[in-house]
Amino acid sequence: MIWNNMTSEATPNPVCDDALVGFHKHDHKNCVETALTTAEARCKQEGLRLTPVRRKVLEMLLQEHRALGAYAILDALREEGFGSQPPVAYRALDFLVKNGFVHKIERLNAFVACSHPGADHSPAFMICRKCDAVAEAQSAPAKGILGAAARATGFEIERTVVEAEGLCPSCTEKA
Amino acid sequence: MIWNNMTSEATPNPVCDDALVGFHKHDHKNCVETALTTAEARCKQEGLRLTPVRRKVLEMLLQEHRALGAYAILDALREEGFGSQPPVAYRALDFLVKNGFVHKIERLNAFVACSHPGADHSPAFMICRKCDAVAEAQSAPAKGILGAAARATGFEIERTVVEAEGLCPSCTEKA
DNA sequence: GCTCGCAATGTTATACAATCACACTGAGGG
DNA sequence: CCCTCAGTGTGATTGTATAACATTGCGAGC
Repeated sequence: MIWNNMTSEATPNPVCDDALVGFHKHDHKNCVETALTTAEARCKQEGLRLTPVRRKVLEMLLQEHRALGAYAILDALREEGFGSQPPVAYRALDFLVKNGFVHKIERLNAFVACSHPGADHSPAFMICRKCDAVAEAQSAPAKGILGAAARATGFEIERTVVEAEGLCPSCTEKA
Repeated sequence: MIWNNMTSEATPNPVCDDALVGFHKHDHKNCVETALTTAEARCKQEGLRLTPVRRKVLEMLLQEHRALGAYAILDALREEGFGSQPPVAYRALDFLVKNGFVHKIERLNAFVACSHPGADHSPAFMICRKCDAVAEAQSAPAKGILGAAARATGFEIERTVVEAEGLCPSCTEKA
């Protein structure tokens, strides 16, 4: 039911290695811990401060393994005794997004933990319109027709949002 | 080919100023009227109802020639004597988006008139992070690496959001 | 004509998303 | 020791979007 990490050949080093996590069991606890440890190491290495709030938000997103809205995150922070006003969540999310630990899904106004942290990548997402599952893949939009258009006109691409909406395998079956 | 319009938020009263557009001069009044006529024709042909509210919203987006937020549109509707509550604007926008007259820019939570109405296309956008100008181009995301990932996992792509963020030529020069 | 059904509109209220402004704290660095 | 500054806590506000329900207007069919 939870179809949260639809990995594929196109996604080489995902946090949760098992394909189609939602369909099969996997050692989720372990995958969360690994990701957290990795994040801590990277922060230490790069002089970033993975403070309690930030760590908690990252942990939650890894744990849930799906896209969460800012206010869902905020609710959880409140229950953990952190500040309960929107800026608390947004500041943590800003940090995590800026440093590549988390991605924002523009289409859902929601956030999801990165599946290939550390890798320098421009992510693409597949979003199921029925169950809201989100899977991360890679993209190379600047190489296609869009890149050609940008070069032709002098537009400098810095970042791209690529989000595909459709039906996940699980929801396709049901239909 | 692609760079149909690069409009700028800095133009409160849009006259298709080619200093700002920079790439493509055109007769804006004429282009608005043509687009409206075309839209009306298409609606008639397909049995769609381009009602006064919907027509007004489309006209406004064509006129402004840039991305507008829902509430900016709502304000304008109010001044024209239409209903002034959010659903009025959102319903009209839903209709226009669903039928391809208008696109939503997810990154900006804003709406822009389609540059190639009628054409069956999956649009891509270039958004200047400095002046919020938006240009529409074509994309073919399902053909690249993302399409491969989708096929590999059984994901059925129905729609794609492709939005590039960066600097438009005009803002690049200034920097 | 009537009324049933249906699409569109109007309206109230509310949920969710994001930012502003300002105060406070606590860990370095001079 | 004091200062700075990043991070955090808090209240308030603005912007975006939808739920729920009442109303209107119009065509299909009796």
